[in-house]
Amino acid sequence: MTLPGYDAASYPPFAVTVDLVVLTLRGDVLHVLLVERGADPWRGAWALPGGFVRPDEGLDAAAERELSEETGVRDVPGHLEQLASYGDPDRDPRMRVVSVAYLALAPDLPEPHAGSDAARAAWVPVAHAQRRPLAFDHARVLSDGLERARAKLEYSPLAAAFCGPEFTVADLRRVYEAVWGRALDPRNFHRKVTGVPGLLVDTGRTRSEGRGRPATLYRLGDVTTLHPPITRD
Amino acid sequence: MTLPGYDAASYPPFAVTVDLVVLTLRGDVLHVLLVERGADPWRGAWALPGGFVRPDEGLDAAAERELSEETGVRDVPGHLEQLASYGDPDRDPRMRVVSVAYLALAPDLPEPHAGSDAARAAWVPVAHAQRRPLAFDHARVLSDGLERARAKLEYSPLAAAFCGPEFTVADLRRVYEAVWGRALDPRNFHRKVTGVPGLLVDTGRTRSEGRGRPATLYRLGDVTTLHPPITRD
DNA sequence: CCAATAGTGTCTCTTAGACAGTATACG
DNA sequence: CGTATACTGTCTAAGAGACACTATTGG
Repeated sequence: MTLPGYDAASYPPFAVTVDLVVLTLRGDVLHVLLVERGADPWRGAWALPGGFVRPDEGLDAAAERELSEETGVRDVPGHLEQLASYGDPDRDPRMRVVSVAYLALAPDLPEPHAGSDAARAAWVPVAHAQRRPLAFDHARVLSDGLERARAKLEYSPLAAAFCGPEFTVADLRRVYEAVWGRALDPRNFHRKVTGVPGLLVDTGRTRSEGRGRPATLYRLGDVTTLHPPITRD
Repeated sequence: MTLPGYDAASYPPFAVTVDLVVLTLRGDVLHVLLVERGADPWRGAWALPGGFVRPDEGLDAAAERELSEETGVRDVPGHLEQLASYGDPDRDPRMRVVSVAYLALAPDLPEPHAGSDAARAAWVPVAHAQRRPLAFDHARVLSDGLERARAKLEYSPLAAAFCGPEFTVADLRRVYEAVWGRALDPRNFHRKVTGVPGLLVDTGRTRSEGRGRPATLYRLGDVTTLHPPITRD
């Protein structure tokens, strides 16, 4: 970055926003949080939640704040990471906006309440969301977020972000199945996931789903990378 | 993104820049393009090249323009992709700056010439660059860029971006060795890389390095993902 | 008992790494 | 000839997918 004699007045200002791809699992179906826009442009269209970065706030902090505001949950559990930035000159007709998109993965959360600027907010099944026209370039952002999530399940312990602090192997498998959109062999999955050193910590307790043998409850270990990975192919 | 009644005057303006991690191979050693800052802040410190995004220019276009300007080469061959964005409120003491970092991989390029705003510009061995204090948060950006490059060599045909349009298997291997920082078995590498369907297109010609059997010259095929991958472990 | 889910064992196929061996150049 | 590099073959170990089998619950 060079910044020689930068004259702020010589450039029109940029607005910087954060947009969120918030994914969760509801009834074994992958959902994304969308808001219905209450103002132009794109009034009435569905959009990813987001908002302006405040003057004294870092990008990650802005994303955390928006996540909390839009879900209505303080200290949202799960995972939050930067996805990419989108800054086509004409992506917003009003002014030059650069949006820094974030990907959030969370366990099942309560129904969202619409914010001041949104007509509605709702958890929408991802397959459904991808068939709607979304505001701005949000269809692209959503695609990028989904692809990131799918890829990272292979080599990171991110699937656990969709679960509570304690979970069973079957819980984890349902996450993989929902995100990847295909069934996995429960037996091979069990062997693979329990075979990753450091991934799962046995709590010593079990949980019964009503029918069948109760499953061991695990907590997430402290690994950051899965060796060997859980592959998609 | 919500943008209710946005009053541009109610927020101080953000500046948006692109910063570049430009990697190349020079004599089998991985180098990064750095500039010596000619103005405060960080006058005299080394920094990643970059500059302001212009009002009517997209982020990718700004990165391409800066890459061309800073290397002194029109239509730089190789690969350019967005890396991440960095926007801590105090990363630049003069004003609020959000930097969108890009990763560029290029074949060996001529010595750069300092721009108007930089005292010097030079290709610096990566190991050396990582030991220097870099301006702003550029040490972090450089690390992130290197890690991205290392990871993407595993499953993408990106190594060819470091080579010319035609290259030998040994050329490719030297890229992997330089980026990963470790020696690879030439025989196993050869079998692996020629075994990826669609990756290499035999030109029918060979190139002799002076000693030893001449190597087959290949062009890059049209695959985007390596199946199976070239793993690091 | 049966049905359902949890978890283990076993087989086959593919791939990774080690490394012997062959091919073709230069001096 | 030797040496250096390109390329191929072969062995072994480990992981992936298919799927039989055992374990433990509720009804």
